[in-house]
Amino acid sequence: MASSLGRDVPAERTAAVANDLVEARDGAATLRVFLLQLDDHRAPWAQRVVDGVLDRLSSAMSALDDVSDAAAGRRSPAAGGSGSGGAARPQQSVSSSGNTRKRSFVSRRSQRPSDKKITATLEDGHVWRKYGQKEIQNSSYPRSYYRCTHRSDQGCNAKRQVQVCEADPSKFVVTYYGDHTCRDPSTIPLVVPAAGAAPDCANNLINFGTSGTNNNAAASTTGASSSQYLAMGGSAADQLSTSWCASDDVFSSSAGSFMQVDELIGAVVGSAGVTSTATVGSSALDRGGHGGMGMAGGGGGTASFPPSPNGLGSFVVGSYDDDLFPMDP
DNA sequence: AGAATTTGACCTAC
DNA sequence: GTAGGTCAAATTCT
Repeated sequence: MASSLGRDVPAERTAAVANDLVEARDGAATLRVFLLQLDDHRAPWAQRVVDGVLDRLSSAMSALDDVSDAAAGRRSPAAGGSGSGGAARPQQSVSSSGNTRKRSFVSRRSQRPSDKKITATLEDGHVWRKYGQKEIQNSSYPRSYYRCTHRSDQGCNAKRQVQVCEADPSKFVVTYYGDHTCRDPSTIPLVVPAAGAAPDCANNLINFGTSGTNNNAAASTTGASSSQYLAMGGSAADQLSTSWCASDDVFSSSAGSFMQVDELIGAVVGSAGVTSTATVGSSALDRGGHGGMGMAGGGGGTASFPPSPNGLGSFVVGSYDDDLFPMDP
């Protein structure tokens, strides 16, 4: 039902825009919190700019609300952070025929997505391994199946499905299943405690990735539980993807909604006296437009992380010291 | 050589 | 019966 392409598209776009707005707003809010802690004479000005951004975003959202109210009616059921509650029971069925392949199937469709979002980039700070691709009914694009690279060595059960957005083929619809239980030193937000930095500030960090190549916003739900993390792509607008993890939520979005925030970031960066950037734990970019939708490195442009030492609770900075900066100037 | 992707087959939920 | 999700051998890439 409702496969009417022509009419659903606007609704999807609306949802996508709404999604972007929410992300932008939350990002600005996060940024504001950060600014409040900045000890810089330009901070008040920056805060005012952020307030303005928030203002506009709010009004845009309420305006959009009317539209979406009329147009759609349902939202993705996932949203409510359903804890990790009763994961689908692993109803295992051994292939009775069992001569060649023996498999243990985990229940499939009953699994509830833990998060779903539309994003312009597949980068999310985690390393994924693709394990399947499937043509989907009523969809012009195949769906790719990824699982966390650390499934084998750490038993991480996080998965995600990626599909090109019907409404906007330049974006992807990414659906996440399960939580990351892995600890990857390269995907954990880099914290470089400033000499004598207040512990407070250690929970807030900002990392400006270089343009266009990698935006590694670590969103490890285990590693960055309550800290606020903000990672910004560099200058290339196309590739700029912004992700932040505040508490339990991870957002990411494309450049479009962030231009003002981006300018603001520039101001903040300036005030912090930062010029160089560093991104650790790279991931390959999408390899070939649509068909491939590759990411997670691999055959093409590999980005594999070494098996993380067990119990690595802190962050390895090593030689990246020069390229990182403490939050608090 | 090792690691990641591709792809057809297998299996289950609906 | 069909569509969707997963497995694993084959292939590709560094």
